[in-house]
Amino acid sequence: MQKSKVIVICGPTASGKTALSIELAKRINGEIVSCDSMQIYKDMNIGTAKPTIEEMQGIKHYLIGYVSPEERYSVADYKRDAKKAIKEILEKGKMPIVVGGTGLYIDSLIYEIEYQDMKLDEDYRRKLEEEVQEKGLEIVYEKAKKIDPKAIEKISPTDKKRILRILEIYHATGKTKTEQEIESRKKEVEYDYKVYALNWDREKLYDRINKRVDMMIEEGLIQEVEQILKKYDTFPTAMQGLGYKEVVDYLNGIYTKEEMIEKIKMETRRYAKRQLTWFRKNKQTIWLNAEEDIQNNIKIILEGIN
RNA sequence: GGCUUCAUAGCUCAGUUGGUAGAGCAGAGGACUGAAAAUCCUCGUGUCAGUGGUUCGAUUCCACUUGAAGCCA
Repeated sequence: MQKSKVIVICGPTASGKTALSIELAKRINGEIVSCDSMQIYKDMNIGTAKPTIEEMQGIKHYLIGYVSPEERYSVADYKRDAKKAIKEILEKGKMPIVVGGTGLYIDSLIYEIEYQDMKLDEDYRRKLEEEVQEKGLEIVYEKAKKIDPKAIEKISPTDKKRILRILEIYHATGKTKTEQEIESRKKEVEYDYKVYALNWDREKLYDRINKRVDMMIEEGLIQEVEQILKKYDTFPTAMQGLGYKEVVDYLNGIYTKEEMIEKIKMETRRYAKRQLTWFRKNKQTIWLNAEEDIQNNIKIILEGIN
């Protein structure tokens, strides 16, 4: 049986994914599955550049604003939720369009990476953090090296997050990260994903990013952050969002307003660069020139799926 | 107008007791399997302001020119 097609539109931040995907959805009777690690959160609208109701033009969007900023959310959750959304759309006889800039999340779908059930052990993570504090990262690195020498080859001795992750996986499952990754790739990919990526001339993209940050400030990003801080207490992942942590620092007097704005622009430009690095890795990806007319790019996509 | 100080990488600056130079930031490239808008790695040739002089050799010393800052009139 032939696999159902799923369109994926990725690209760096501010590349015009939203506008393209909505036009495309209108054209082919599609619905959109967001693939964005920050747009999943409630009440984080301006800073994550969530499409507004008007922008959506009646096109149904999944996986936007449905998780509390107080919750922990991960790629495993995303994979589960996105697969469910895609299935739902296909059952309606519509075309699923996955749209977003979170490369890790996209890969979980297009490579059908399987995450087995495993709850994050907060206490264990805290214990590891303390150990790093007391004994230093090198000791913990050596420990991880003993457990999974293969995985550690790819990890820098300074990359704390990934070193701790090796230990966490072993602690939770009794398996090494290497074993886990082999198992995660066993399942056949369920759908026929057609991946498109948008790109701009670098300078033009940076210009768009700078302008968009100015606009976010005008639209009330600072007030948005103030409200979030009032409404919620803890932010296990949400406050990693670009623009959010910088506004918090500004509110705490660490930056002036101008410094904060410049910082957000700079970090967003760097983020866009990292996204491009990620998307270049997939050789199946078809690159679209975002400077072209939207209809033109839609034409290219339609040719690709027929 | 006179005097003083400065002029080195895109920016801020270090430095060479005369043998053509190096940090931070910016920027570029890369990695990435449960925090990913996170986390981490790698990458520094530039008329050392211009012109002339001294010297085997000047970015370094000298003179002049240009520009900037400060002080005195």
